[in-house]
Amino acid sequence: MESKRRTERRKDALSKERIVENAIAILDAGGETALTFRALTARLATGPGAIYNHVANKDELLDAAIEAVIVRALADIPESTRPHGAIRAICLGVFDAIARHPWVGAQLSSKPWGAAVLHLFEAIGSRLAALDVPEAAQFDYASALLNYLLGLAGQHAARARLVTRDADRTAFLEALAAQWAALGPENFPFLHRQAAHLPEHDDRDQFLAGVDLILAGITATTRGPVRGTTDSTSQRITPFR
Amino acid sequence: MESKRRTERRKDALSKERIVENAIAILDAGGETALTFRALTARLATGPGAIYNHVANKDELLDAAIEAVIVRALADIPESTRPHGAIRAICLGVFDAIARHPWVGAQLSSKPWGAAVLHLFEAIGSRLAALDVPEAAQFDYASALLNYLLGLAGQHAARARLVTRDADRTAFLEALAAQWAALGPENFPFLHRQAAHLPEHDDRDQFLAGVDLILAGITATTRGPVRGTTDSTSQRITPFR
DNA sequence: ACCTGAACACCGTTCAAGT
DNA sequence: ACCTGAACACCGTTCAAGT
Repeated sequence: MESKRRTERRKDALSKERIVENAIAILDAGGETALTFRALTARLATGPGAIYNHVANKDELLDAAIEAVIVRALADIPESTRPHGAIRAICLGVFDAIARHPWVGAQLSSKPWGAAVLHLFEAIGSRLAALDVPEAAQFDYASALLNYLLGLAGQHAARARLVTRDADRTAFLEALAAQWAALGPENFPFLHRQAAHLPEHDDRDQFLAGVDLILAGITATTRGPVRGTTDSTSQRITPFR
Repeated sequence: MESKRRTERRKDALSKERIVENAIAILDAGGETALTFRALTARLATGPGAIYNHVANKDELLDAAIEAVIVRALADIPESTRPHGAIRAICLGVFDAIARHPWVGAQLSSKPWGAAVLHLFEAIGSRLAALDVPEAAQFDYASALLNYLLGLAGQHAARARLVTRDADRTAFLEALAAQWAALGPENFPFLHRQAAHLPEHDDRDQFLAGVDLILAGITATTRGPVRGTTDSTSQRITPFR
């Protein structure tokens, strides 16, 4: 746990860790498109070939970068929290991490078998196991939560790709709302109606509403027999959260 | 009176529609990476510059391709179906469309403001409006369903990126299961335990389970605080309640 | 007005040559 | 063993020149 400070290494030393950290810095500063081997080698004052001594290719580099961010986000979740609260905390932690590093969203949703998603799946699934969710359903439910998370992650990443500054966010939403409003109520009644709510809505609240919705579905379906369940020994969940 | 052999139609005239259809064919045959302007111009027997007379850039081309696929998928949904069944049908329609065109998944999840997602959002949202969902919550709930859909879409696309043939799918899942099993039960108890279920699970069933879970959450929360009385989570819709 | 294709400015990756 | 950087095989996009 405790890392003792060692003497500062020379800056010249190239290591996977240092490469990954610099990659993260580039991604944070300039977004997904900013990370090129040329930008990375310029920052590290070396040649492109040097990177390949520590990392197999760009894919592995991105995997390592995203895993570092996600592991850090999950580390903040207190172990003691009850399942429902823990799942909320995990989802929120990932949401906030993506808000800080939008490029993570794109990688998360486009590489769902990577190490980062593994950590997420485990974190969510183990909390579901602590609920009364039957084992056969744990996989499906964890997958539902995870996919919701990945979908939103991709959405954030996509928006960040064309909206860099925070000030542009409301401008973007207003432009989108105008586009929706212009769609015409006969073909797009729902979007036309919801256009007004678009600029005022809070991303974080909406995200949490979705998490709670799925959690509500989980408690609703695990509690009573879903349909034709003959298991008479199904336990009840405490009605209070 | 037009003679049918009035003009000797040299080659098919280049048009945005024809470009898009050929792009879809290339994408279906070779996946996302196969669509290049060089491959497209070779197929159309023209130069790369000719494409730009009908399409602004590759992004617009992909947008048009994905919209064509999604609109076709949504066209199969009967208008008369009741809300719950319609939402299930929409989600399944998109799922099957992605199964046929895996590249659609990547585009859907990485361009969530595009025309295709607009159609999806409208289709889902308008059905929610037909339920008892209050207007303020319609946006959140439609967004939850949509994000779940996008998350799974990205997952399918990612898998298709490295598993082209259908026979390789089980091999991929078995390799992934072996990887999970090897993770060690002390650090990854959930994944270690679930590894056995991974190869046998059916993607479509699991997808539908997630949709039903969210729908269950919707009925549970719109009906008031979670109680044990909800029962309409399956494909059967009870005519009265 | 539409098409052609060479050319441009990138990109990830490789590899012989250095230390 | 690790680093260097020119070179390679791509890519999307442009544009002067054709029809």
